[in-house]
Amino acid sequence: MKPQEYVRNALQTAITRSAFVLSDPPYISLERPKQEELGDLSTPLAMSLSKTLGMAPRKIAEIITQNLQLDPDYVESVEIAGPGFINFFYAKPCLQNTVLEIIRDGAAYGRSDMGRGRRIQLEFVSANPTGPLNIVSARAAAVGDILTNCYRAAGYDARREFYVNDAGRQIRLLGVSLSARYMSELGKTEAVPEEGYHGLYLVDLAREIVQRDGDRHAGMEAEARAVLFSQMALEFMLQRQRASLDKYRVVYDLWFRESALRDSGAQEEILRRMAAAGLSYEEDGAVWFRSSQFGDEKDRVLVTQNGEPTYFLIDIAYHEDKFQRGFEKVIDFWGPDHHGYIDRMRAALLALGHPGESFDVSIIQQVNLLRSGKTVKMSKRAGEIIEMDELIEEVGVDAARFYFVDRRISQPMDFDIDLATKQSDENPVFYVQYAHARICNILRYAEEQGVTIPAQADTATLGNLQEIQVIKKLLEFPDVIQRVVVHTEPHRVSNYVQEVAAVFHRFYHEHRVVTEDRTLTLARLMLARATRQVLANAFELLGISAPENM
RNA sequence: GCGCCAGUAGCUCAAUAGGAUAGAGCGUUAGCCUCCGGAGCUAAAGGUUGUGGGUUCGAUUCCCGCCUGGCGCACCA
Repeated sequence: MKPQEYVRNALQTAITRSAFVLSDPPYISLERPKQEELGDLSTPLAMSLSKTLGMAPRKIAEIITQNLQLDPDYVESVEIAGPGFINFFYAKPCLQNTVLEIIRDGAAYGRSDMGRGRRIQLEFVSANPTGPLNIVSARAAAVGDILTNCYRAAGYDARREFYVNDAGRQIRLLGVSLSARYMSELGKTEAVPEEGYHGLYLVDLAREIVQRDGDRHAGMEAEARAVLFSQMALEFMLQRQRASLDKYRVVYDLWFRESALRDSGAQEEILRRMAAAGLSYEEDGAVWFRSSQFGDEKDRVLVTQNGEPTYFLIDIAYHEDKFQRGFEKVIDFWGPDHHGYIDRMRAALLALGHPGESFDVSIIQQVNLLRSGKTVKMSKRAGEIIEMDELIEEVGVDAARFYFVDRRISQPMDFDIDLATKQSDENPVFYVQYAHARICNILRYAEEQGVTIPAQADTATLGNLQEIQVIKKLLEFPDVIQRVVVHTEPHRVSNYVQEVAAVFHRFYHEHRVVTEDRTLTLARLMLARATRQVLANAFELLGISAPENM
C-alpha cells in the first residue's frame, strides 16, 4: 500500500474513534508541506473541523493523534505543528519498499480507478476545414490529447472527438475562393471575394486541380462550380488536417461531421422538444429559445426569419447527440473568442435536462505569436498564419507538445518563433528526456560491468538524503494525475516530470550507482529503474518519446 | 457601457481542494569533470504576488472596488 493511502485510512479510523459529533465524514485533505522538515504529509483537518466542533484546532489535533494507530514500518512519527497541522513522517522501510512496488506495477504505476469507468468525451481543436491547422490549434491539440491520456490513466473511459464544420457559409466561401484561384490558374481573371479565403494554400490546391483535371471545370456555371469546389476543398483540407494531427501524435476516436447531423434532422427534433416543453417561442418571424430562464443574459434565436437554423441550434443538437451516445460528461475546449457562448450552451443543455456538471467548457487562452520581438497578427482569411506543420518541422513534436502543455491553459502565452527555433536546445523537454537517457545509460553500464540486474532486489540500503528525495518524488505521481483531471490542468504533468528529473540528476551527481558494493549497487539500480519507469509513464501521458540515447 | 479571462523575480512560467518561510527555468555572477553522459550539479543575487478594502486561525488562491492588457457583447460561424 502507498503511504498516502495508509495515512488516509489511518486518519479515517482515528476520526471515527474520536467520536466527534459530525453529520458527514469530513474530507481528509492531504498535502505535502513546502518545507521538508515539517513532514512528508500533512493534513489541515483539525483546523477545518475547528468551527463545526467548536474546539481549538490543536485540541482536535491532539484527540485525533491519540486515536491514531500507526505501523512504524509506514509512519515513523507524527507531530502537531503550527496552528494545528498534523504532520506525518514516512518510515524508511515503507519508502524502500515503494521502489519495488513501482517496478512491479510497471506501466500501470500512476494509474487509478478514480473515474470508475465513467464515460467522458473531450472535444478539441475542431478547427474549420477552411485552411491548414495553425499554431493555436497546436496548443489545443496538445492540451486535449494529454488531458485525455490523463483521464484514461485516472480510470475514465475518455474519448477524443473532432467536430467538423463542413456545412454552411464558410464552406461555400471556401468553394468560391478555390474556384476563383482555379480560374486564375487557367488565365481567366476571377477575384477571390473579399470575405473569402486568401491563403496561398488554395493557390497550390488550384494548381493541383489544374494538373489533374485541366480546364474541365472551366465551362461550368459559376455556382455549380463553387459547389463542386467546396467539396474538393473540404476533403482536401480535412485530409491535410488529419495528416498534421497524425504527425503531432493526436489520434481522434471520431471526426464528427456537422453535415451528417444536419442530414439526420437532429435540429428539428430539438425544435420539437423545445416547443413541446414551452422553452421556445416565435417573435419577429424567428424562433427563440428562452435561454434567459436558464442563466443566459438574454434569449437566443434558433431559427432565423429566413427559416435557417442558427449555428447555435445545430450546436445544441450536436451536444444533445453526444449525450445520446452515452457520455456522462462532455468537455469542450474553445478559444477565448467563444467564452461568451458558454452560458447559452449550458442553458440549452440544462433546459434539455442535462445537469450542469455534465457539461464543461475549458477556454484555452490565445497564443500570441512573436517574431523578432514583435506580435504577428494571424488571420486565416488573409492567409497569415503559422502552420502546425511548420512548427512540427522546426521545433519537433516532442518540444512542441511539451512547450504547449507546460503552462496553464488559462494563461495566454507568447510563442516566440525565433526563440523556439534557435534555442530549442534549451527547451525543458531535453532536460527531462536527458534524465531518462542517463538512466538507460547507467543500466547499460552496469550490465557492461557484469552486473546482472534481477527483477527485484533488496532496497534496504537506500536511505541517504538524495535517495529518499527521489523516492518521495516518485510517490507523488498518482496524485499528480488525479489533480490534472480534477482541475483540468495538464501542465502539472510536465511540471512534475521536471521535478523528477531534477531530483534524480541531483542524486546521480552525489552518488555512484555502480560500485564495488554489490548490495548497494543493486539497490540503486532498483531506484534508477523505478525512476525510469515513472519518467516513461509520464512521457507516455505527454505523448513524447523516451529516448535511450540522445 | 456591460460581461468573461488574465496580471507573481529582468524574461518565460509554477505554487498541490484556502495552508506553514511564494518556487523553477532562462539570463547574470561565482564554483564543480583522474569518477556510470557537463543537454548535468552547487551557490549567490533577484518579490510590497497590479492596487485598495473585506471574509478567515490563515489569502497568490475566495468576495467587492479600482488600474492595465486580451477577448466577447449577431436572426455569423
